[in-house]
This record gives sequence, structure tokens and C-alpha cells, in this order.
Amino acid sequence: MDTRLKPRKTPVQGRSKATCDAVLEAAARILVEEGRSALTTNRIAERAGVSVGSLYQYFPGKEAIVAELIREMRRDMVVLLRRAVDAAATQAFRPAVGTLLAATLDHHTARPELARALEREEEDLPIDMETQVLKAELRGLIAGFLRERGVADAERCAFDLVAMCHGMASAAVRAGQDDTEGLKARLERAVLGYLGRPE
Amino acid sequence: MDTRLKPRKTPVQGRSKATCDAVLEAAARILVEEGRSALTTNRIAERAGVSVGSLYQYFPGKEAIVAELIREMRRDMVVLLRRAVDAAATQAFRPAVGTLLAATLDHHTARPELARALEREEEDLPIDMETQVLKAELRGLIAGFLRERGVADAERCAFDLVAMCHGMASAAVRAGQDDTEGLKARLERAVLGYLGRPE
DNA sequence: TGTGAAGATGAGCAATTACTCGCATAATCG
DNA sequence: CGATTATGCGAGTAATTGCTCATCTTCACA
Repeated sequence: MDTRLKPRKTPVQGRSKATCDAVLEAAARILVEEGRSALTTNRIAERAGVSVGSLYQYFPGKEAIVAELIREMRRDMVVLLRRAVDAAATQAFRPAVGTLLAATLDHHTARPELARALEREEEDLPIDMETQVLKAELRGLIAGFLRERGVADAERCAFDLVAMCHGMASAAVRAGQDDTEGLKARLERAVLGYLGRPE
Repeated sequence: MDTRLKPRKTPVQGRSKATCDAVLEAAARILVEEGRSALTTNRIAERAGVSVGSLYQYFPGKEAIVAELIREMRRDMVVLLRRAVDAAATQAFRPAVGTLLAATLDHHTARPELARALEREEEDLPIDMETQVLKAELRGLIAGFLRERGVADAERCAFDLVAMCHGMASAAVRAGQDDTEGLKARLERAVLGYLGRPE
């Protein structure tokens, strides 16, 4: 376990919890509004309205802050997707795919630029085991859904589908497209087309 | 025109051209082998076997070096794709798509990690106009192909297809998959499926 | 062969960065 | 109330970075 990516101390009082949250939120805002080059510990502390000392009391470095943001994001994704898989269980294939896509898009629509920025940061971080587990869980959920529906080579399909949806959603966000419904329709078209099930 | 992204001086003698090339190649190798955090001007000069002074004689900063690498990559892509579009003109739809996909994959297979690293760097750079033109040209080539084949909403389709192929190829490279043929087959499946033309 | 231009050098400067530490303040509890 | 613990502070430090410039070497050409 790389201790440099884990929070240093867990807050016990209310105000310290607030400090932690302020730091995380400030880091997120900086990433989105000022870019990754502006993400320095001093700047984070400044925007969070706390001192660098306080920051380092709870995080061993800025990488740990980013890693924590990533963990939060992945946790949210797992929750959303797990719920969607449950809901999709009783649906026909086509609407079930729609349900899953809606869930993955929810995550993107909440804070699209943040999601994109964090995914970009993730590639530079020595990947955390917890995050790795979460990502495997995501792929597993989708693979399980596909397998139950009789799709052959479910793991590979899940891999490709996640990749293509991710690519299309990222490109749409980058291009400033905010028509979520339209994007969802295009994703459905791509997914169903790939699966050879446009019925 | 942002002068900070353009080369500073064009080499006239042979040895200075060699210096330029050494710098560019060193930067590319560092990006792939040591990661973006290791990409410092001093390190580039060191790996290129030249002094920092020489580096700054031809590039106003490290961003200009990366920008030049990106320009090279985009130029190669345009050449490859233009040739593929020409070759595809006389082919039936299905093999034509295969020709185009082979071209885009060529670019990825030559130096996959470099392509990925550069695309990542590109997002942090104030996008160069020349690069912007090149990217528009790429989309235009594909949109033109689609339009000639009677595909509706060719621009949007080109956008989506580029995005999904890019997503799948990137994910495959990141996962260490080196089965180019298999990847191409999966891309064909995705593209033809999206276009609703599995015939 | 000599002379100016082109090229190469690398020590070192200014700016920025991550991070520490001694001390002040606030909460908790006997 | 103390006393203990948790929290907050921010100037300061060591290390790193991008980049310059005075100086030396190599080349082109009359």
C-alpha cells in the first residue's frame, strides 16, 4: 500500500472535517477552472481558505488529494452503476442498455470537466489498489449484465463498450456539447450496433 | 500566432539540424519511458546529448518542443488518411472502412505510447492553429468519405466514429493489448454497427 | 587563410515548488 | 476551571525548474 496516496490523519472534530472537504473541493475547482499546472499545494490551501500546514496535516502531498478525489468519483460510479444494473434486471434488452447508459452519463453530467480532469490525472498516478478494485468492479458489473443476456465474450465486450462510451463522452465534453439526451441516443446506437442487436 | 509554440530558429547547417532532431527525439523518448513529470528542459538536453543552451537556440521552451512533436504526428496522420481515402474510393463500403481503419491504426502501431502521450500533452497546450487545421482536415476527410457513401449527418458521424475508435484504441494500448489485427476487427464491428451497415 | 556567422557550451540566476516546524488557538474532559 | 489533545497557522527552507549569457568552437566563403 502506497502510503503517499492515502490521507494522513482522519479528522475527529467537525471543523477538521470541514478543512478536509474544503481542501478536496478547492483542488477539484482548481483542476477544472485553472488547469493542472495551477494545482500546487500552496494554491490549493489558498483557495480552500486554509493554511498549507493544515493541508499537510491531513494529506501527505497533493497526489494524495487527487487520489482521494479519484476514489470518491469511482465510488460514486460504482453506486450508480450497481443501482442501474439492478434496475435493468427486469427490463428488456434495449431499455436495459438505456438504463445503464443513463447511469454512466449521470456521472459525466454532474461535473463533466472534473470527471475528465480526474481521469487524466489518474494516468499519471501510481494506481491505487482501491481504485483498481473499483474499476474492476465496474467492468465486472457490465460483463455480468452482458453474460446474463447471452452475449458471447462478455469480458471483452465490456472492455470495448466501456472504452468506446468513454471516448465518445469525453470528446463530446471537450467539444462543449451539452445535449445529454442526444449524446445518450448516439451512445445507444453505438452500443447496440457493436452488439449487433439493433432490435 | 503564439510564438511560444513555434520553433525559434531554423537550422541552416547540417549539425544544427541534427541537434534539433536529437532534441525532439529525446523529448519523445522521455515522454514514453520516463513520463511527463521527467520532461524537463535539462533532462531533454541531457538525453539529447546537447546543452540546454543549444536547446533554447531552436526552441523557445519545452512546450514548443512538444508542440512540434504533435505537429509531426498530425502531419503523418493526415498523409496516411489521405492516402487511405484515395485507396478506398474504388472499394466497396465494407472493405473501404477496413482501409480507413488500417490507416488510423498504422499511426497507433508505429509508436503507440508516444501517440497516447502526445495526445495527452495536447490537451494542456494552448492549441496551435496549425494543429487545429490538421485535426479539422482529418475529420473532414472522414466526413467526406461518409457523405459520398450516402451516410446521413456525415459530420456528426465522423465526430462520433473518430471518438469511439480513439477511445477503444487508447484503452487497448493502455491495457497492453498488442493484437493489432484483433483490435482492427473489433473496431470494424463497432464502426459498421454504429453506421447500421453490417452487410 | 582569415574573418564573420552559425553553432555549442554549461555554470548560474530568478522563480517556483513541495513541504516542515515552532507556536497560537480552539475544542474536550476530569 | 486547568490540562490535554486536536486543529490551525504561515514564514521559512531545500530542492527543482526554466532559462540566459558570456565564452568557446566549428563552419562557410572570399
